[in-house]
Amino acid sequence: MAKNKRNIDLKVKQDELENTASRLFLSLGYEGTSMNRIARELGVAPNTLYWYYASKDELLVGVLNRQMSDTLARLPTIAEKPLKEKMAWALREFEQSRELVATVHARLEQSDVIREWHDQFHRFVETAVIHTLRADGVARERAATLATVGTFLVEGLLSHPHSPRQREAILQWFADSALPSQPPS
Amino acid sequence: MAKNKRNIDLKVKQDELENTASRLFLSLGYEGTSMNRIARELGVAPNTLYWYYASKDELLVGVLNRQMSDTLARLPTIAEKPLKEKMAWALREFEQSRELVATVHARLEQSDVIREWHDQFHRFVETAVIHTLRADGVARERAATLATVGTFLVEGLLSHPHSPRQREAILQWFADSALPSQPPS
DNA sequence: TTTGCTCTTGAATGACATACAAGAAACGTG
DNA sequence: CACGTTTCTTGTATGTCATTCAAGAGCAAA
Repeated sequence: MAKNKRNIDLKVKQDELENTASRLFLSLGYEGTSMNRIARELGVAPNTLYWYYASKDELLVGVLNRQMSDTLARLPTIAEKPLKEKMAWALREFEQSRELVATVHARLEQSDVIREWHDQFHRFVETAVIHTLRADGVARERAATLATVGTFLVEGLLSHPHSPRQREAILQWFADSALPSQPPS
Repeated sequence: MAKNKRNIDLKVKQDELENTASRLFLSLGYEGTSMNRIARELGVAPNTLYWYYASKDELLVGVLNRQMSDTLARLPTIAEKPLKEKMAWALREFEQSRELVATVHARLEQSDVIREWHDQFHRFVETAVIHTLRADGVARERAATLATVGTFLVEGLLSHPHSPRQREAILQWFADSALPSQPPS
């Protein structure tokens, strides 16, 4: 009863799988989405997924990478904006994935694949943020510290409910403390 | 085959359950610890646990409350220390529970009991930190923002591996930015 | 002794991630 | 075109998990 073969190639099929998985992960959460459910949605047998991904965690990594590259594509949009707006943008960017962020952190200790992805992700973000800060004239050591702090603030805001006023206050305070000589945005 | 009755009362038994659960949660993680395993360790049938707790999440809440009250008992120790040391203390205090912190965040959306505990926890911490800051002469609005930021930094440090130098740098930077007029500790 | 409460249990249930081996379709080579 | 190999898909099974249910055992009060 196997159907399509070489006419659709691997990448295209993975795209399809990851799109569906992504949609379900975002709406039902990672734990709330069973492999069975994803397969049903796709009209395939549950174990078919295991031909493409060794585990549910690997599928999650695929979904995360897809979202990362989407976000990266939108990055140039805010390249020239001030720090505060960059952080607000990142926050908006990851807001839909809020639940997945928590899932990644929770699975760090249980899944090597997830931990590797997470570490790589942080190295990447940290490097990028440090570059930005240094371009604004921040010293190397200080830039590294600020990059970590900025990341923690974004993650904190992502995982805790808060009002727009709180968000605004936190970002403003951070921007002021990080770049005291910067003109207001 | 039922054994002990009125001679040991509810609280004592719950103490025993939570002690064992706590030890296992901390060493194997929440997901890594099955109800079966906890029961085996206690020498009881798995479903016995459900007489004391409606669900695994409620057992986790019991464990969290226990740890919280332990921590609260140690709180006076650092009441008079400067901000930076208070944060370092909190960090040390929660370090063993690192994995549980991540678990709580991941289960927020799936478990009402956990969400309620989490919200209450944050309200409590926030209130306490704001009080401390206000005693140091920080204005109300600013104190609220700083309390949230401080919390996010502690949570960030808890859930991400880092060197002692990084920790020191982050805490120092935060303390300096939060209380610019404070004498060095 | 009977009734009822508190606690414990054995045995199930249904969901889940995943493993295994067999089969169908397409391909590459003769 | 024939045929073995590779790529994909499936039915079926496994073991683990949280949780449920109904039946008790021990104890206390009536």
